[in-house]
Amino acid sequence: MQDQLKLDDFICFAVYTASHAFNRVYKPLLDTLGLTYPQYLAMVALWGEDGQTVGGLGEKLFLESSTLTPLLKRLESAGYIRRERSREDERVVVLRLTDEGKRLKEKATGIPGCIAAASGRDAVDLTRLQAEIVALREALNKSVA
Amino acid sequence: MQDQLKLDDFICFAVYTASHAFNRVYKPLLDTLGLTYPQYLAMVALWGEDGQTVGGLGEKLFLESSTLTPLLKRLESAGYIRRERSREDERVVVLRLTDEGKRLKEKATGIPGCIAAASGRDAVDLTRLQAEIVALREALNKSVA
DNA sequence: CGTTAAACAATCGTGCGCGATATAAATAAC
DNA sequence: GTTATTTATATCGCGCACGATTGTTTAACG
Repeated sequence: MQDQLKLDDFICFAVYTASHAFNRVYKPLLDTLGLTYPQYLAMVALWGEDGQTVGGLGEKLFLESSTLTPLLKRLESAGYIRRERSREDERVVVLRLTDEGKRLKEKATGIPGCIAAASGRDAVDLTRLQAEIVALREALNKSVA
Repeated sequence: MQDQLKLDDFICFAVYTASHAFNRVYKPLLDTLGLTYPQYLAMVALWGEDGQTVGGLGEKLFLESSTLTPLLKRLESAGYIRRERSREDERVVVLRLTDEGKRLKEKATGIPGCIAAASGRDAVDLTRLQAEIVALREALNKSVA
């Protein structure tokens, strides 16, 4: 197995660099909304279901509270969400879209199409590849659990 | 096309979360070497070719000097590399493995196997998927160029 | 030559991302 | 009913990652 340490053969490196590549495609699009990529993901999750908790959002995004809390504070000070402590359970913080946060969804409708176009593949092919990468993620997550 | 904003259908989200998942698998392995994942990538590149420049390494890793310079300084203060300004061209910094840095390669030989095992796929399948993700990365990089 | 342009690395500021720890509330144990 | 444990979020420190800027060196060119 000679010198097996070739960076270009590492699937982790492919994923790592592809992730950065996505970020670079997204950046100019998201700049017009005043969002970073992780902030955009949080907004997408909230557009899908308003009133989620910090913990619930973290489970969806695979992020810790130490990452989300400051990110959500920035979204709050940008005026897109409110962070309200739940009355029933004072430990829980509920995230609610402001009117401006809801309006932002309309401005973001074109983005997925731009990304799909930049990927240079048809929708069917993207869906298949997406499912394969999710399966890879699940296998990796299972191995550390 | 109803409500097309579903996080789980975003290939970028799959890649983003898979990248984090890899990091979580790598962490305990790399902790024994005293390396972070990006530092490990830099060392792999240098194990493959010693004496690279900062700019050359950045091209391979798709990283800017603003990311690499502090990372390389940490590798230097860990005793794994030396950073030497080239005599022929004083603008260039050449990276050279120390003896300890070369020795680290042996301690890292088992890692790729561990990662492959954690991915839950055979080598052929991983190679195919890896190539697909690289193709995706190239398409994305081309679209921003 | 000398002036201008380009190349290269470093620095600075902002925003993740995580582990470890803290704090406070809710629940369980006794 | 007091104590212990668990749960939910927040704080802190470290290390990326990038864009913008700076400073130095080299190359280009009239």
